[in-house]
Parts: sequence; structure tokens; C-alpha cells
Amino acid sequence: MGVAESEDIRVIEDRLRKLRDEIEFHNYRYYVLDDPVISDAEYDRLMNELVRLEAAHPELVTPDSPTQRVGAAPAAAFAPVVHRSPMMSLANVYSVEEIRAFDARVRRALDGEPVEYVAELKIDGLAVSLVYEDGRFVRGATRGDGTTGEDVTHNLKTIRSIPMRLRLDKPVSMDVRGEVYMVRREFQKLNEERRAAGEPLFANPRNAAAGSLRQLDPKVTAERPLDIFVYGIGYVIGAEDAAPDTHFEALSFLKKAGFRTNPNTRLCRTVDEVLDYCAHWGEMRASLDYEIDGVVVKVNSLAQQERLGATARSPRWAVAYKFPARQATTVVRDIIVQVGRTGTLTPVAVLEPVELAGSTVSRATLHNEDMIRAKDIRIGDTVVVEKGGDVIPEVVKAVADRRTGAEREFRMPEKCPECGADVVRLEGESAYRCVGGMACPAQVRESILHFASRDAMDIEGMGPSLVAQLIDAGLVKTVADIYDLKLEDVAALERMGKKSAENLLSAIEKSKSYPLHRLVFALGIRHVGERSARDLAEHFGTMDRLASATFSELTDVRDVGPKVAESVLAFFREPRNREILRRLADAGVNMKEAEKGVSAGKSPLAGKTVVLTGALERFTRKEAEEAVLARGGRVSGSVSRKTDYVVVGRDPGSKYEKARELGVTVLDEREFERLLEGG
DNA sequence: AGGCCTCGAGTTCA
DNA sequence: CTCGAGGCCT
Repeated sequence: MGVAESEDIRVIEDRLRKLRDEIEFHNYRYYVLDDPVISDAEYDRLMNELVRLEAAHPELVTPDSPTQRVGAAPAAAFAPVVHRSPMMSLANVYSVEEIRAFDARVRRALDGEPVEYVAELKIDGLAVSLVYEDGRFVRGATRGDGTTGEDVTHNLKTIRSIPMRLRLDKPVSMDVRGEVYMVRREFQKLNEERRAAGEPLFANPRNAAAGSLRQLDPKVTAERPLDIFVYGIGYVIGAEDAAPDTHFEALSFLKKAGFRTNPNTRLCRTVDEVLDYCAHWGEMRASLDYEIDGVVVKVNSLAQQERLGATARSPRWAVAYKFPARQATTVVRDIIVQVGRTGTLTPVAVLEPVELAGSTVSRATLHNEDMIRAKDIRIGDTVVVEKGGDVIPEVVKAVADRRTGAEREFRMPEKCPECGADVVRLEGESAYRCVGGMACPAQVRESILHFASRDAMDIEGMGPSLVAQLIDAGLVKTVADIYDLKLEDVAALERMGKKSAENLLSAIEKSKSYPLHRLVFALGIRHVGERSARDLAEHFGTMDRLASATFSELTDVRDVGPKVAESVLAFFREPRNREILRRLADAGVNMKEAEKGVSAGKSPLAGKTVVLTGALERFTRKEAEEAVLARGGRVSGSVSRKTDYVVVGRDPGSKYEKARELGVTVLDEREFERLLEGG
């Protein structure tokens, strides 16, 4: 190599370095500060020159060159990356009270010394780690499980607001934490393009961002409009003199280093300021062009953070306040059919998991085919889910304009998915039923589970997995077999030690002495629920008398009409059922109803109808119900004009409203107790 | 027959 | 909790 040539190379290297610095500077002005100082055309000219020069001298291309933001070849898979300092998740809180409790915990742990908080928006995207060595961006990874994530360096390089080099005067090494997200407008645009191309749509910007970052081909990612807000530092080496003392200072340090931080972060001196911030952004979230799902609250002082430490799961110096999302959109991945103990086929939507009012929803009942028809919900649809009341999620509607045409309509199967028997829809019923009866494994399993359930024979430990195992092992075919179980058979089952087996057998033993009404309910006679079971047991007193009752004797019982009576007769006509009852009696299961308590008839509650709502302090719901029943009262589930008392506990439901509407007497817990005592 | 009022049945997640 | 349907009262 001649002298002139090596001189040329040096000149070219200089030019390359200058071009790269300049382009990165303009990237920073444009993508981070949103304040460009040159025109797009000028920027393009610089970029073109760099591309040309690098093409002529491929040996001079560096990995942090702006051209390399899109240059990498598609990867075969994502390499795992172990985070040098783990990416912990934050504890979630859902209410003002919980934020106050967090504040109280922090203060107590810090012996009451003054505490400042930083409140920041919780961007609904995905957390990533950006590793810099000697000031250069070397590796980016997803959060993964917090310890190990996936290497998405090439994809992160396509995000222009991530600096390829830190804008610091020293070669600092650090791990920067941030949230990658997609702007709403861009998300909508992306989905429109995908629909036009017949591709499946993303349910929300978060999924779109996640999907884009996990593209194997960075060229695809480069076309996706991703951006990032950084919010923290995992570790930092080489910036000791500039090292921040507080989280707030850390954020300005990150800003100085060339990162994009969220402008709406606020330093709060009191917890009330934090609550104001939460309330404000809860209201104003729609005004942002990116989605947020809450507010992150952090103790500002890093020294205090250190003293507070962390639990195994999350730091004690921060919480994530999640807005009470009442509704969410997600995608119906599939509609499956469940077979209940009565053979009813229930369609259930399997959903792309979505956070909703404090829990992750992944399935929701669709009740029956009529409802699916009425709401026109198809497999693959984007749907709106809502938590009706408190816990149970409901699919409200399908978002029809998100359709790509690839969605499939749901059809109720003609054969039972569990046993292959015919499925029928009886006249006047909306439910489809499997006619397999006890030949259907699902119905056998569910009826045994029902028998053992808490309100029936209350056999603790007999949950879904144990019942499945007992059936598979051939130990239990009908509920009568439960009472023939041997210790060694049970102990031989998977995940069952001697101790668990003993516990199970003693729970079974205990169930033999319960009053008749539990057994009647446990049998699962059609149209005989908890209430009717009690009425029947009290009326007839013994199983023998119930089993030999005539139609008219049955309809004499309160709330028993022709349908229920016929159903009871049918149950006892069936020889297999009579055989089961004989075996239960032989095993020593109690077949009598206890006499009513002496106090019944004297109590002011005798003959009264009571409705309970909300949580009581000193009783469980069940205990309160029993107490009313023992005094000759009735407990009902809904408030009407016939209701005598509504007992209101903490966090009452809609029944309280109804009671006031109808002018029904409302009791608090203390008044209720007095009434129980006879006052 | 019509209109309540209740009950039964199925259901979700941590 | 909600829906559907059985039962009872008018």
C-alpha cells in the first residue's frame, strides 16, 4: 500500500467520522428535541454521501454508523441476553388508598424523614434495556422475564431517537431503561395498511410495538413508526463526578446524554401532589398521542431508594398506579366449547390476554350461540371487553371496522367435543346440550366436582386436577365411589403424599355427617339448586321420604312446580341413581335433615326475607346466611318489594341502591347483629 | 295471561 | 353478576 493511498484513507476516515457525527447530531435535533436545524433535503444529502463513501470503502463501516440503523441482515432467532442488573417489575396498585398506603409504608421504613416522589406517565409499550460501552450503543434487549431478555439490538437501532453514541464528554458505560411505544396515529395508519394488504390487524398500539420490535428482519422494523422514552438507569460506570443523587437528576442526566425523556414527569413534595398528578392524567390521557395505562411513582432520593431495597419481586421504593380501565380492546383468538355438568355447551372466547381493571383477562364466556349471533362475534375479531360489575369480564361488541375478512364465524358443534354424542337444542331452550349424560366424561367430571364443592358436600382438596386424576386412575366413576377410596390408592396419585391423602380422606369422612340438604343439592338434580334442596330436605326430613314422594306431594313444597317435581321424580326413577343412593347410605352418609333450631319462630327474623350485600366484618357471607336461616328467616339474592331487610356491609353492590329506591329497611352490621340476638 | 320474583346455572382471576 | 326460565300471584 503506497503512502499516498494510506493518506487518502485517512482523509476518508476523517470525512466519515465527521459525517457520522453530523448525522447523529441532526438525528438528535430531529428525533429527540423535535427541533431540526437543517432541512430534510440537506439531511438526505449528508446521508447519501455517507452511504456512497461507505459503499466504496466497506472496510471502514462501523457498527454505530447511522447507516447501520437499518443495515443488519434478518436474524434467524433472537439471542438471549442476561441483564447485568435485573429489570424488576413494579408492584401494581389500583386505587388512591393503595397509593396512600405505599406512602405510609415508605415513610415508616424511613423513620418519618422527608420524602419526595417523582411521578411519571406509565407508557403502554414494552420495556427495553439499552447497553452502552465506552459511550457507544452496543446492545439492546427486551425485558423478558426481568433477568433474561432477547437481543433486539438491530431493531432498536432503527429507532432514530436512540443515540448511537452518548452525548457526554467521557466514555461512559451504562444500561439505560426505557419504554418503546407506537404513536396512536401511526398505529392506525399501520393497521389500515395491513387491512389493505389482508394482513391480521394489531389489537392496540402496545401489541403493534411489541410485534414490530420482535421482527426478525430489521428492515421491517425500520418501517414501523416506533419511538422510545427512557426513564431510568440500570448501572453507570465512568460518570462518577456527574453521578446523580436523585431520580429526577438521573432523568436530566439521561436527557443530557442524548436520550428522549418524557416531558410530563413531575417532582412531587407530598403524596397529595402525586394523587393530583394521577387524577390529572387519568382525565387527560386521551389528549396524549401515545397510550398510557397509569402513573409510576418513585421515591426521588437514590440513597432512600437504596435503604428501602426490594422484595423478591419488586422494589419497595416505587409503585405503578394503574388507571381503572373499565374497557379494553383485544382479539378473539378462538372460541372453544365447554361442557358443563348438565351437558350444557357453553362457548367461551379465548382472548389475547389484556389488562382490565386490575387483572389479566384471557377468556370470557359468550353464554350461548344466540348471543354470539346477536353481537356478531367472529374468531379473529377485535372486540371490546368490559368488566360488568366487579369480576366477570364480558365481550361487549366486535369492532367491525377492524375486520380483514380473515375472521371465521362460530358454529355450535353438532357432536359433543368431549364425548362425541349428539348435541340437541330442546324446544324453548336457548342452550345446546350434549345428550351423553354420564357417558360423557365432561359431565361425569363436572358432576363429581359439583358434589364435592363447598356449598355441596364441601370435600376440601377435591379440586379439578384431583378429580381428573381419580377418574383417569379408574378410582372414581360415580360420586358413590368417593366413599370407597382407600388411603394407599389416593397416596399413589401424582403430587399426592401420604399427608395430603390423609387430609382428603378426613374431609370425605367429615362430609358424611352433613345435613340432608347438602346431599340433595350435591346430587345435581336438574332444577334443584341450593334453595330448593333445602326446602325439599326440610319438608321431607329424610332421603327415603323424598325419594318416594309423589308428584302432588312434591308440588306442595314451596317453589316447587310441575317442572321441578317432574325432574325430581325422574331422578329417583333412574335405577343407577337409586343404586348410588343405596351405596351412599351404606357408606354412612347422613340421610336426615336436622330439626330446626329452637330459636326459630321466636326471632324477629322468623318469616322475614333478608338480602345481604357488601362484605361484613364479623361474618362470612355464608355464616350470615346460616344465622338468618337458623332463626327462621329467608335469604334472597335480589332486592324487591317483598324484601324485609337489606344488610349492608363494606363496598355494597347495586342492591343497596335498589333497597333505597324501593324504600326497603337497610341495616348496617351492628343493627343486623342486634336483630340476630332478638332485639 | 301477564308480570313480578326468585332460583338455577355458568362464569374469571389471583 | 347476568341471563333465562320456573313458580306464584293477580
